[in-house]
Amino acid sequence: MSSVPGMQTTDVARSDLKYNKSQLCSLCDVRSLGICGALDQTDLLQFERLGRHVHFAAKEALFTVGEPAGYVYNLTAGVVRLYRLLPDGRRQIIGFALPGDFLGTTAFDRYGFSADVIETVAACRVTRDAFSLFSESRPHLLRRINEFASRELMLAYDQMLLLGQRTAKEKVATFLIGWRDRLARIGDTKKTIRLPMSRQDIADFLGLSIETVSRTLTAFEREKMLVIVTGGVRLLDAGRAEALAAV
Amino acid sequence: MSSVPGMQTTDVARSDLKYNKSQLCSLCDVRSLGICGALDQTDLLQFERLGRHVHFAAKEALFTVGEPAGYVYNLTAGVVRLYRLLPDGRRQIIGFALPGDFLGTTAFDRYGFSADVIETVAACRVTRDAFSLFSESRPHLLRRINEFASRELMLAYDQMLLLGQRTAKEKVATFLIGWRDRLARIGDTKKTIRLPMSRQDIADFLGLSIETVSRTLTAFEREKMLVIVTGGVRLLDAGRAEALAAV
DNA sequence: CGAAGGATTGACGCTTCTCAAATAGGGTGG
DNA sequence: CCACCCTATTTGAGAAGCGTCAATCCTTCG
Repeated sequence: MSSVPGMQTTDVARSDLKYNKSQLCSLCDVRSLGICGALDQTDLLQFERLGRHVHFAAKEALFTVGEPAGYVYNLTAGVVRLYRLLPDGRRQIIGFALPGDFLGTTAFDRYGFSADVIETVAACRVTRDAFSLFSESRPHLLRRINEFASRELMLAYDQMLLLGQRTAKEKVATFLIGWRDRLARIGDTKKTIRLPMSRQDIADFLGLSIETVSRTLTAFEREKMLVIVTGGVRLLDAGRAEALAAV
Repeated sequence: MSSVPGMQTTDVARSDLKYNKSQLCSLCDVRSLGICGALDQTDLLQFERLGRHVHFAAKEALFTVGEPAGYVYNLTAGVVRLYRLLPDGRRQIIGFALPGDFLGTTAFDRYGFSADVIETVAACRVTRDAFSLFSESRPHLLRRINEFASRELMLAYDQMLLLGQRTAKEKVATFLIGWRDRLARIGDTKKTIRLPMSRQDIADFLGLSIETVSRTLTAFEREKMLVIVTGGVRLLDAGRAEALAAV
């Protein structure tokens, strides 16, 4: 295991997600996934000096909506929930962040949503000012940032379609398939889909009540579409789930 | 009125929204609202030669999801609905575009949603290639594009919060307030809120059925919050609507 | 003036929510 | 290692909000 000081190796290892063992960008496992994939060897060395590796335990906040956006984060391990609240406490989770995801980029000077930790996080943190300065002169990087923003927008539109039009069963199935595919993209291709977030998180992501999420999952289990295991589900009939999730 | 050839002046004038009377960017009414607000006098002259003024009648499509993204459009008059469909025809409207809005910008080579006309449209159309080339060397413009993308993302998050968490009454009230404020920003500050889109459009925007939208509006009318007039509503108790819409 | 499409209203039903209780799981201290 | 506690999850019963189906009304436009 890594001996990086301050790195909570046991937690992170248990999470079974990739992370940056070395603190060196050139050896970063998630580099190709993230925005840093647009950097060449020279840029990488310079970028390394801008960032600091930081860690957050479960439930800690990376940042909160409305507060001055001082940093951008490049996630290298863990899971983060991104959300907004209504004044009376109703919560809409707008997404879950995984290694390779870039958080806090905005054209404005305040964060547009809150972010807190579901599963122990390691991240490469850069001040927004330094990051702006660094990226300004690198069209390659700017283009990649743009691509990431476009992708986020497309994901947001997908989610609007889901929230506005889909039934509870479709919502849950769509969530499972989407989450499975995201895990696969970061290298987690096991047959059982890990679900580090709580049922309440899933409910707030899908615009359902926690009871409906639970009932829908047990219904899927009765129908032999999946089995619920601790910490996740195992898909038995991926085809049926994909059909329910069809765009 | 203008005598620009091909300009459907009567339709556009009836719409009561601002538009580009002159075909000259320097005289464009919505320039300050749109992306072009980032251009100085010199740039403007060059930009003028890239664009072509085009018009679309109601129900015409500007573009369709998935098709190669050949153009970007800078709306100068009219109203456009932006949407995605599920295979079985369920539709989610992801937004309405007004003069000053920029459509078709994406980091990818295909449109991420469909766009068709609610109310006769005039737009400044530029090929994506020409636009990319033009913007590449203008950091000012790039930054503004970035700001617009960020704003769109924030709007998408607002809408996710609305779709996932709000009740029918809150949805309709939030829509009315948001639409009123957008009309105000383009100079339409009359007391009655024009609603050029159909009830079905509103329903598909809010994730409701058309009947629920209709019932909710009549409920608001019974409660003396507004009066329904042809082509819009007139707010009697804006405070109450704003309270229902509170973020 | 009549036809056609959009909007409203009513009756009814179903999906989903709410409230409440039971169960399971994970962590802690003895 | 086990018992206990705390929290998350599941399950049930009942209610309600919203959707569906269908009829009527209104507006627009030929």
